[in-house]
Amino acid sequence: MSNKYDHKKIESKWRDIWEKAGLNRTDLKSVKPKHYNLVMFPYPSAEYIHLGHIYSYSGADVYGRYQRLKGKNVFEPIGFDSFGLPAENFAIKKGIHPEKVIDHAIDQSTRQLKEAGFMFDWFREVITSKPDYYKWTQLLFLKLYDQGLAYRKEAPVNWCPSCKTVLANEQVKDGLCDRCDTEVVQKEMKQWFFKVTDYAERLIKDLDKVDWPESSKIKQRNWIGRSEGVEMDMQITDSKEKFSVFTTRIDTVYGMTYVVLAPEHPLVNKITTDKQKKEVEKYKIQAQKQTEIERQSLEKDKTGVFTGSYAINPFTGEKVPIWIADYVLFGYGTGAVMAVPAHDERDFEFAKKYKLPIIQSIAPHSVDTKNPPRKGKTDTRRKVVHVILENDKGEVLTLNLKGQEWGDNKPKTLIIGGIEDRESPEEAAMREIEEETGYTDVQISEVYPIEFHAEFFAAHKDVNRYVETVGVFCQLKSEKKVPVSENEKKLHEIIWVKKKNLLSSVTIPDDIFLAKAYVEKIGSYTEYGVLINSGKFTGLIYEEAKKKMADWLEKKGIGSRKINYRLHDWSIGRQRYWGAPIPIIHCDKCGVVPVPEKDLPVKLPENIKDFRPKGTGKGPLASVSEFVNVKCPRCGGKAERETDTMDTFVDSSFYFLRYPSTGDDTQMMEPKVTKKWLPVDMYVGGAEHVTMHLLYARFITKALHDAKLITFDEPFMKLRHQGYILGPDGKKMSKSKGNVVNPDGVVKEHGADAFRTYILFMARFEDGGPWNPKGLVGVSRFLEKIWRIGIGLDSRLHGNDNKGNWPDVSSTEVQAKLARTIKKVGEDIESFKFNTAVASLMTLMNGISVEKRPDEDWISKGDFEKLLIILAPFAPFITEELWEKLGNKDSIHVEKWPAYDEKLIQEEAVTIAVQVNGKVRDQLVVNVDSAKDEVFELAKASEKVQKYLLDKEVKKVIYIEGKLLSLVVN
RNA sequence: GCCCGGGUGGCGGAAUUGGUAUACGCGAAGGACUUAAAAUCCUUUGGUCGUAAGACCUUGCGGGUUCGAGUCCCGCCUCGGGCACCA
Repeated sequence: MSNKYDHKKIESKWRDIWEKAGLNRTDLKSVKPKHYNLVMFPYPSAEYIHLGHIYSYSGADVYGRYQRLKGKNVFEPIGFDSFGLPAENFAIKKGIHPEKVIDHAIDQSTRQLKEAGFMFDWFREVITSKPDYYKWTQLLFLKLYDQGLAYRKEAPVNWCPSCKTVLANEQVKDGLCDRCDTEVVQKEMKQWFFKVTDYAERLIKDLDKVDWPESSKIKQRNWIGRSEGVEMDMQITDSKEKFSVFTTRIDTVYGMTYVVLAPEHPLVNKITTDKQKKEVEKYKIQAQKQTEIERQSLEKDKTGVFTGSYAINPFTGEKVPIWIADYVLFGYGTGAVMAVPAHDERDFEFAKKYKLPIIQSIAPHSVDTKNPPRKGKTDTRRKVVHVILENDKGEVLTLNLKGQEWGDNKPKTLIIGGIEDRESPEEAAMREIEEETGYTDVQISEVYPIEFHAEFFAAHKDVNRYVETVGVFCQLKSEKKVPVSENEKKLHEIIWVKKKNLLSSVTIPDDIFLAKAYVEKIGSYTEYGVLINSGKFTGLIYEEAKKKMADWLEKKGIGSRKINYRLHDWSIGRQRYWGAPIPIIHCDKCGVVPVPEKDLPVKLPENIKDFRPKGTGKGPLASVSEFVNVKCPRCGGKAERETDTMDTFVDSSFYFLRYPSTGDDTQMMEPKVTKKWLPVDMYVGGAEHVTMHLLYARFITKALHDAKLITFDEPFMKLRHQGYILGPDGKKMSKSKGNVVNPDGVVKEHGADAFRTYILFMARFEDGGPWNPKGLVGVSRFLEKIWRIGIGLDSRLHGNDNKGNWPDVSSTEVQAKLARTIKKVGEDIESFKFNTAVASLMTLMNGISVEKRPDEDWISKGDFEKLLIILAPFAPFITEELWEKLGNKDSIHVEKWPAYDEKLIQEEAVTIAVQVNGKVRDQLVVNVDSAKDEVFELAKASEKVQKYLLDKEVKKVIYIEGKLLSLVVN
């Protein structure tokens, strides 16, 4: 081989050698500590492996290779998630059998993955569409069925009219089919489900056990959507019927002014009065016809109809009207809600539209933190009114208080006054307006009065104050006035302020709160506060109120505490051909009978004439009579097979459990090897899988744990995400945009080493970004330089006799640089900061040039070999070639990660900055352990610093060891 | 609307978590080698003003805390991603 760095030759040479030697074949029985390094296996589509795969796998592979160098027995398996819609849709389009499509795609993808130099253990490959795999998918189904976790029910499902199949909630995006963007419709069908909801609580709680990105944990928690509340029975008037509502805000119950049932609620027919029947029926039909997208649309007004019946609020004993409206979802909670317009935005909107009453039952409550009530002082209560008076010019009246300077500001307030006994806030407002301004022609606005409470210590009176403030909104009808008393005139002048300026005009907190409510048109107060208008619960703060009200309900036996989840059960049946058949037989006599384990796999019939979906609600398998017609395994009578296949997410929910047991066709998981190798230590893949694949895999793991098949209940101990690699135009790569970059071209031109190293150097791993091949030459140049040093072509970079011989030892400078780099690269790989790891390798490379600093920099062969080892995870081929050229027999990839001497990293002299009043004025070279005074003296001696100290007094000296000296002067 | 992330030179991006902002790479400019080009190597490279020494400015915008803020706090703007009538 010539001296030229020929990546093509080198890479194909080592690919063959490694494969023959079985370098990446993991001995699962080794006693070395294990590291299970997992990547999300690819979907073998028509596009094969794309840049995103290369990116993700490069990061994971560097991590895996690093773990191997650190002495771990690393298992990095790979396979293909080959069932599912894309392959089938592609097959339909081209008129080829899906099996052929995926076989070809797998061949191509395998070639690409091998070319990229990932250390995958191909011996343990799984392909989910092969019977030796889906046998276990079917067994998994049976295990869940045994546990009662797989069940069938009539349910409204998402039906895609174009794909002619049922979709899981996760496959519906904005009401459109995830795959083909067709509008999804609702259909009632008998469906197979997995009971994920049984595990909702554990799926949330056990997130504490795993090392995942916090944002992904949050996403899963939100997706599961736990909410704590109470269920409360509501009696229907003049009837024996009752129903229950779910609420998280029982503290607002005194503000309930109506209740709403979902249109599908079974009680609707029973309680609708004859008079309302027609309208209710019409509404129900209309609601049913609506597609998801219409129902979810935000712009849509809230709609609903009155049923004619009433229910009793158990707290007040008062009756409230029962409405139906499609903003209440039948699938969540009890499908019925108590409506509290004052404290819920949706209810508010609805109430305004249908002119239903609004009653405030929660008042915002604040305690002045600067001036809180004091113990031992008398508590006093006051009721006051604040008035927003608006004229027809859109201005609001404020009062400028004369002679009452509050600090620098002249206080500007709204009209404020006390509410007297037996006076309503509205009456007080009218009275205050007249007294303070003289205006008499005033109308109370429709906006309901808003009440809020504040507590503080009133120093001038030496008492604690609890103020109940009611805001009243009024409109000035005309300028009609009565004379204002001289006394009032002295106190303040009237200033009309433009509505938009109101917020910045008023100064006291209560006014600001009201002004906000007025300007921003806050319709309902949805935060917490203190209970008002709430019978015996009035005055309680919400936490206590919630507790006491729930207790009250439970004691009375008309309600109980309850936790609801947003998560739905997982609909797993697909009316498609290309999936694992559900191993169930329907017998007229015995009903649903699971296929006996010994009869697995239930093979997908190969010779099917037409594998396209029929759109009848039954999958294409229904037309294959040899498949459908079977004997019942229980009674031997005539029976039919289930013709639905399973969602591909079932296939991928346990593949990582199967990897270590591949080849064993007697059991899904070999217990010993499973116990040793699982759970997965590091899982790398896209964040888009957080609410689907990753959640399902966790659920399945827990279910198998409960079935006593495995001993752990979390599958992935560590999880890291890569970002998206976008097209060069900054947009998501897609065929239709024509911005797809094929990795084959990059490998061909620059080699896998440069490709891997560059793609990791290009951006922060979790960020990703547009693919920009421009910078690739930088990495190529870097590898070329490494090559030239390695083969001794560049004596200038070894230093010594100019004949290309290696010096015995590196210069102390280089020793220190190498030690620092070993440390840095190791730390960076562990925290997935591959870009800075590569940068520091480049820095090291730049730092061993003899030409620039012949007296300081030269590197020994041994140290150069260390450099090769820490570079090897990124660039496995070139480092292996040089390693061999330097006379080593064994592979560089099974070497040890080099140790370094901590002492070499410690620097004796450091450059520190000298700041004067926060600005850097000079730099000083000092000993690391110099004392503060020493450094200060040095600084004072500096001309540059002196300039800024002339005639000034140094008031403060701050010294941060090894960093800087900061002087504060007056 | 709600919940997560981001916003730093011409570009991709660094910054030990409050301590010299712009590491590393690309690009650009100048130079060396060459008949020439490519490759390679060397130098310069945040902005403004200045012949210069130097001064001032600079991490989306506006405030604040601090001797010191890209980093912390408050209020905005903006770009991604997720959820979306979940009571």
